[in-house]
Amino acid sequence: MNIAEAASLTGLSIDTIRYYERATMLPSLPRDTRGWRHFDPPALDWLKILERLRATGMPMAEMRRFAQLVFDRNDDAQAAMQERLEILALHRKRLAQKRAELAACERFVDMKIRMYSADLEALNADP
Amino acid sequence: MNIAEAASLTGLSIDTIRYYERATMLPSLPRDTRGWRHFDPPALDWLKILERLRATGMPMAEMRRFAQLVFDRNDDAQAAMQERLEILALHRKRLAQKRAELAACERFVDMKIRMYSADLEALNADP
DNA sequence: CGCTTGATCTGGAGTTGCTCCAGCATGGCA
DNA sequence: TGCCATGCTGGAGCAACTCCAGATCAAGCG
Repeated sequence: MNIAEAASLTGLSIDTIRYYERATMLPSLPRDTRGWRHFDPPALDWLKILERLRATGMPMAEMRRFAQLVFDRNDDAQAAMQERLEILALHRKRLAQKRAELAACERFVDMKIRMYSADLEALNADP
Repeated sequence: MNIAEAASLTGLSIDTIRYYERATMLPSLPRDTRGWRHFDPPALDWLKILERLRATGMPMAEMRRFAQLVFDRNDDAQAAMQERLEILALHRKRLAQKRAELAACERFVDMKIRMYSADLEALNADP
């Protein structure tokens, strides 16, 4: 699978995928004779995971560290697993916080929309 | 009220507030004899609104336009109100989308945490 | 009264996380 | 054989901050 297909299947842009590779956030991608990257299903799955994490605000440094823990040979497997868990637990906290922010903002926007709609109707009635 | 207090009460940083003023996203802020900005309660409320909108992903260009519609004298009041409503409606759509993304990511992270926890226990049991 | 301290000011450089672009290589098709 | 689509790289550009140097100024201290 080429990069265009990988991009369209993951929701990441071609440039973002290349950028993530440079930033060592991807497993090593084999190249064909032309130098084109080849994406296999596991690589695609990893891209989907990254897309999800970045869309919900995980900083790149954390994603990079997470990738390291997943793909590099870590001499202390237990510590590596522990750290992966910590990163995800931290992100879960972020998600809960974001959800609260989102809910508050949704209420606020809905209220404003009702207010503005009323104002607009008043303007219409008495221009 | 000075800028430090405004920052701590709104959750924005001092630099961000100054940046927003330069970017014409704030009502005109009066200065004292030293040139220090003075924040009154309405200005503070506006900052809180901006904080909410940016925290939930409204782009700056949109926030700027929204500020224009709120603070500038618009010769067609009805059209201005209409556009404010459009901006908020667009943002509400974004919020719904973000909420869905967030929920999906939360499920994913929870699943991964359960998986990793099991893996870690296995490592502990049989090191 | 002079001096230091602390908060703010401005203009500009640096950072993150992309996004776009120029210039080049390659393989498939007419 | 020439053309076109697709990919590659290195580097510039952009959004939205964030940080910094150097200056100003009121206030408090001795």
